[in-house]
Amino acid sequence: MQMDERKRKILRAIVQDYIATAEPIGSRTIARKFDLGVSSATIRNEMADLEDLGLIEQPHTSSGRVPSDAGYRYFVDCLMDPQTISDEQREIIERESTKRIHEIQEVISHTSRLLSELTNLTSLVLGPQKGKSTFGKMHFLPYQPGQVILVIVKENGTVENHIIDIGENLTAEELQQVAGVFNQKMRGYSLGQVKRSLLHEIYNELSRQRRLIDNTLDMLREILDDNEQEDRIYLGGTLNMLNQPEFRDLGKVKALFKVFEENESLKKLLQPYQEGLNVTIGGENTLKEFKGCSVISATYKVNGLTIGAVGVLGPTRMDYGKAIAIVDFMTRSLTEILTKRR
Amino acid sequence: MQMDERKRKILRAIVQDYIATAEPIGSRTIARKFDLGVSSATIRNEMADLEDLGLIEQPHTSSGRVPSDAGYRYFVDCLMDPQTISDEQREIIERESTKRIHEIQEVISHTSRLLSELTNLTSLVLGPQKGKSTFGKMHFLPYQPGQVILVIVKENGTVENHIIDIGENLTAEELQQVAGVFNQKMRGYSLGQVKRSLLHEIYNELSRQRRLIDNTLDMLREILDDNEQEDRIYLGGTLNMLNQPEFRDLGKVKALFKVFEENESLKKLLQPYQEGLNVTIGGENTLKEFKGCSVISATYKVNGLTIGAVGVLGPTRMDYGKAIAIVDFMTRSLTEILTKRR
DNA sequence: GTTAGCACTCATTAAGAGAGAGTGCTAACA
DNA sequence: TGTTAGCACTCTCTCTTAATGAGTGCTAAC
Repeated sequence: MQMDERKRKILRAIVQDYIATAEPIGSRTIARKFDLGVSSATIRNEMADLEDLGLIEQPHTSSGRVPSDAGYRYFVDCLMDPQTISDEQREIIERESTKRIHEIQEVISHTSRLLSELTNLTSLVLGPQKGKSTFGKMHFLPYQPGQVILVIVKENGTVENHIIDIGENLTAEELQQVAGVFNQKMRGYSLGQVKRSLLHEIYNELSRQRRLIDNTLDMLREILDDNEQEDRIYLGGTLNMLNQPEFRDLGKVKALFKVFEENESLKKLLQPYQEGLNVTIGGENTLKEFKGCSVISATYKVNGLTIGAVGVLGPTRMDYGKAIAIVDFMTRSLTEILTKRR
Repeated sequence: MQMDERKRKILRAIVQDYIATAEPIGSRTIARKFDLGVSSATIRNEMADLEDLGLIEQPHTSSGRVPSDAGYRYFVDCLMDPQTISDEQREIIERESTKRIHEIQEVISHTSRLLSELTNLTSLVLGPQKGKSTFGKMHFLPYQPGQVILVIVKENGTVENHIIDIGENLTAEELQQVAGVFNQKMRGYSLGQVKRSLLHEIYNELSRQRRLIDNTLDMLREILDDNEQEDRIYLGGTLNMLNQPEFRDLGKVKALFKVFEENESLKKLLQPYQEGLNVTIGGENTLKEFKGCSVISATYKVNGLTIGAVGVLGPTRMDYGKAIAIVDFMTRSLTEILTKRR
């Protein structure tokens, strides 16, 4: 059996109506709402075919039909009119992005909030991957007696600071000298590489200021460990999920919010992480908690290099056209901001 | 009518049972479960008295009784056995607090997590109040051409960094000189005071490096504005609320989580913010969303100075004894960590 | 003052009836 | 041969009704 033009029209009608109402839709209602020029009986026959093709399904005998995952997939791939974001939305994004924000973490959390507000979905933003970033520079600053602030600047623009014990009191010159050695050896290396080979070398060169070096190295190791594991995902608009009728069940809400607290699981959602825009529908998700959800994600770049991803999460019954348009625009905008910024 | 020993015993029984089961309890059940040496009819009479005293109430005619806010209050003030935390819990807290953590933000978020895990309630932690903290020192560090990193160290130990544009490229010496002026003028002033008087003075003294000064001052003003408004509250274990039978209703969950996103409202919960430990029960809360909740809060100190507060939030039907013991121990432990740390 | 007994109340649960939306199938029609 | 009208049937949802059970307040006896 093949898809013909009429089947496509009917499938589109079903998907659109279900996205709008969240109610299974029957042949009679389609005939009434959409002007397809055929009777409900004809539509009924076509719907039986669509069900055989696996594109729609019945929650139970004698109810209307709802799109299956495959149905949504067909809709997204073949039926959807490409949508652009509204002028109003574009304006909001542009107004927000001209704000003078320098810190990348702020840009990220900003993006996350904006995305969830515009889509009424839950937003996911994966910041610049620390593991992938290269070491830029470090500085020591005096803090308390016996302690210094270690500031680490990475080449992707992030700045971190940590306080470390040094035991003795070193002069500003001595600190600068130590930092100089680190900087000379490490600049431009990815933090992964730093970890593996250089720390030992540096250790040898600076054997005099034992305590400072020890603790700096400890801290670096810690940061590096962090970096490999923890690329925090920024979530926004998690409450929007509660407005979706598919989460009227408290058990589901609980399971969902539980997963929201697990960074690792969230990362998997943004995972299929190829260049450009991805749509993952329902069961295509690897996590069972998200079988009923879809994710629209896209990567963003700095200086031509892909460094992170943003996405929105919602029920499979989401407005794909609108969500895709917004995510797409958002990544472009983000790429632009971050590129200009450096 | 007066409270006598038997009434007290019965009230205690009602509170304890209701805390454990979340079900209204009737006279017969009390007679069966608790060995008070009198029949259910007698208990029934006493319960009528307790209701007249406003200490217990009936959800509806012919159901068991539940404690009223006043009942919990009486229980907390007069009936509760002072409880200490279990050895196991003490050990967990002590083990966690010996971890070498230097940054205060980390200590705070750590505390928050620990607190919610130990109590199975939602934890609230208010970090050192920025507005109250005094300026310690600032540093400029080179970043990109035309930009520097501004590192601000406050005397309460927090470290912040911000990137600012300077337009021209200044040498390390020049930067240091500018920072020197700021440091000399501002050290020891509360950030509130800095805002009001000193910025102008500094501006005059440093009129040469216009761009750098302008942007630093802008940034400082921004930080100061932030400081007055935003003392972020750390929340932990918000999901624990979902396990409480009083939040089986999705509407309530929505309202609750909405408030969780509003920092200002949360602050009000920790507000009655006198020295030491406070118990706020049900309607004593000012926010209507929390009429059914109680808050146990306590302040913590650094060097004898009260700088923040921690608390737990749960349904009025919570285990007050346990919660109070844990919050109390936690603030002591926190005070100790933070004092040692400096 | 305490207790047993009893009529009464109210929430909760289960079962049954009816309505409504929708289906699949058959037969008639263009 | 594709389209349509008609009809019996299915399943959910809602409303009603009845039964159950935990609990109360009151009265009278101990």
